[in-house]
Amino acid sequence: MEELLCNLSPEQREAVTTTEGPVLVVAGAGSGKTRVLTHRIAYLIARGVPPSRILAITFTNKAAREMKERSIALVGDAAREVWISTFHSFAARILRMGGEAIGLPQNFTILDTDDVRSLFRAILEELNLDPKREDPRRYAAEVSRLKNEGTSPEDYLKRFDPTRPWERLLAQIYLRYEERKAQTGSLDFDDLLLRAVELLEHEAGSRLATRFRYIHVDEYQDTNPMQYRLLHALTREHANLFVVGDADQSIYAWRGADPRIFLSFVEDFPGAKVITLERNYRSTQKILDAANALIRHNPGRPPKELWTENEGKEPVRVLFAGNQNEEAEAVVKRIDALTREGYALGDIAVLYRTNGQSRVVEEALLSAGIPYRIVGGLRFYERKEIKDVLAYLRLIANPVDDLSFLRVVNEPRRGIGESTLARLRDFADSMGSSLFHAACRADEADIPRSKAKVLIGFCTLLRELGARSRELPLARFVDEVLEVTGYRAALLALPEPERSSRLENVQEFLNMATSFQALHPEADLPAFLAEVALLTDVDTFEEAEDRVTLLTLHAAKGLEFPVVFILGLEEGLLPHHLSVEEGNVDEERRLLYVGMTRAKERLFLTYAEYRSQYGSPMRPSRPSRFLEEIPSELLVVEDVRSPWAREILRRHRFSTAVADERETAGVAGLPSFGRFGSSREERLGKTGGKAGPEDEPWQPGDRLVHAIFGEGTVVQVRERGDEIELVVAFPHPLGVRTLLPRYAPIIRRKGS
DNA sequence: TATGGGTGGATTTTT
DNA sequence: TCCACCCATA
Repeated sequence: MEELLCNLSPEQREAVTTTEGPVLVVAGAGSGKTRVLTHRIAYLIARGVPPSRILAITFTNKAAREMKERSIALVGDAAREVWISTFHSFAARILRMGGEAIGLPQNFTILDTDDVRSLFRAILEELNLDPKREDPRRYAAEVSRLKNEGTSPEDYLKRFDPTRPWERLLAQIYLRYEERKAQTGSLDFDDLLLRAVELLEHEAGSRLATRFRYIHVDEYQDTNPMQYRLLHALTREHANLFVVGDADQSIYAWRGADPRIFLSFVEDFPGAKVITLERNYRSTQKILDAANALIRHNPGRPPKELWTENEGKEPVRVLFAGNQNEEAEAVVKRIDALTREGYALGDIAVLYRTNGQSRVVEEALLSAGIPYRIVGGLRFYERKEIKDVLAYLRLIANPVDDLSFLRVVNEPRRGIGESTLARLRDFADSMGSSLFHAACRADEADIPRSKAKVLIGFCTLLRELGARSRELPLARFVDEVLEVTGYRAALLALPEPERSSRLENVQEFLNMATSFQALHPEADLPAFLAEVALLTDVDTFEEAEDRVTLLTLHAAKGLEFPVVFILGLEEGLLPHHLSVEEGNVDEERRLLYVGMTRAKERLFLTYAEYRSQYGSPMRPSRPSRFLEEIPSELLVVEDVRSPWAREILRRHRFSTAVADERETAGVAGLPSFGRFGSSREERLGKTGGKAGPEDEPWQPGDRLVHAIFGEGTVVQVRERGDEIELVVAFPHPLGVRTLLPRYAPIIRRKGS
């Protein structure tokens, strides 16, 4: 026991040993909260608490896995019996155990975001609405909001305002959506929580509901109201609720996390003990100073200052690039230098606000031959081939899952097209059965004989597979599905780039099945499917590989890296303009704070003077307000702009103070960029090829330099309305581009 | 019913 | 720039 506690700080120790009653640990970034959680679990077990009565909720499956491993390392195999999972996995698990009590099938399908979208789409079509004009996602979001605030379709039907057509429609759609899910035995993410609460309330006092005597929640600041209700349902008979969180790291308000839940813990759970951890064991003081300075700008937060004894040598650096390509190149150059200093590629992370920003970085890394891996973007299970395989498995486990049926009935091609499916749909409706069962009796339907034969064949095939699923080990079974359905053969027939990549992904899926089985030997197909449905990309991320990691700021939560680059510190990007419009700048600030506090030794922030979103047009941007909020003496600015970019900048009359005075450093120079794009008129008036002493009309043959493309020759001058367009030839591989001299970042070459 | 090309459209963050 | 979806065509 002493051994367990001896390398904890006094505050950590107190958190670990306060086992009874509600406890709130306000844990700053890097203050060892995972350590506290694992030690507490170990401590409880050492004190004789049965592991199966301990529950720990984490934010990601990966965090759960890590916590489990670390607990096992501390107390041995007993920790295997502890329940450690995310809210959603926990909910799925208890629903599979006891869902019958509230009328759920044991083999329910879990719908992911994509499934939900297509379901809403289908409903809109049924109601003869154009899914193009009525964005299905909007309804999905709205319905999700209603569900999270606990409004059932029936509630809403009573409550909505019938004079508002939109609400009327929403009520109708919501109802239908719930019906369709009930019919197809499926649950969406919200349902998992909702139904779990229902189950626990229904079964109040039962073994399930009273099973957990010690409950832990990590990242409590990102808890949403339904998760909160779930916690209440679990703590009816005791208040041993131990939560860890940091209001400064709350970055999921947009997804329904309610910051008040965190802030009012002490009132919600009377007698709660509050322990604050401010000592940081991760970053250098230089990094913490910058992060502290930034977050101090958030109003209404309880003051908290991270500190460490690790002073650190390297300052936080700001790389100031001409455009996003230069930004990416500067990052790659740094990475190269860092590896020569002895850093491994796996030590380095590149963080950004939006997934789209990864592309330029990828290209730069690729051409420098530096291996990388992307977390997020297209998640593993969102890939087509994985979804296909999953749909087969889901349909086998749950034949009434029409969505999965539709996905695979003609994948690979079986000649079942739109019109056959419409007839099948009618037939199913007339019998009130699922598509699958209708397909099994397709010969009785108004369907051409040849098609009916195919459908019945498909049905027989899946039934046989259903029987096999109970005989074969999981991975072998998945393999058989691929074989028997002809899916693998179809992949093999694909043209080359797709062929190998898809086969690789399918192979990876098989590996996942194998390792899942090794971990849970008793698990059946539904258990595996539940696991996979709740897996995210971060969960499959392994540090072991020596590659640079690319990920969004959101995905970086809970991770740490010796070296961190954060890209695009520009107004409109970080803070993102949509958040600014909604008045959520504080959350963006927290997002950056989270990113900065991931860094252990080195932190780079980058800013590009011009950025193009989706190819066209290059737009100037202002440095993020966040850069100005960090005192200049805490930052060293380095100008990494190309000579072109600098020259253009000078022409555009923007200060080059930063460039010339980088020895004295500081962001002091940056605010002078404030007028950059500050008003449209100003930009139009003062920038572009029209202004300047050589304000003569453009002519073919003129030479110019473009901030991104470099030197080019004007081949044609066109007028379009009152706008002048230049057709400019750039060297291979850029080719001919059309530019608007009024906006394009170009300058004319002398002597043209 | 399958395929290809063209078009229009959209791009924050994700359990 | 890329992607999803639509439509015309085989």
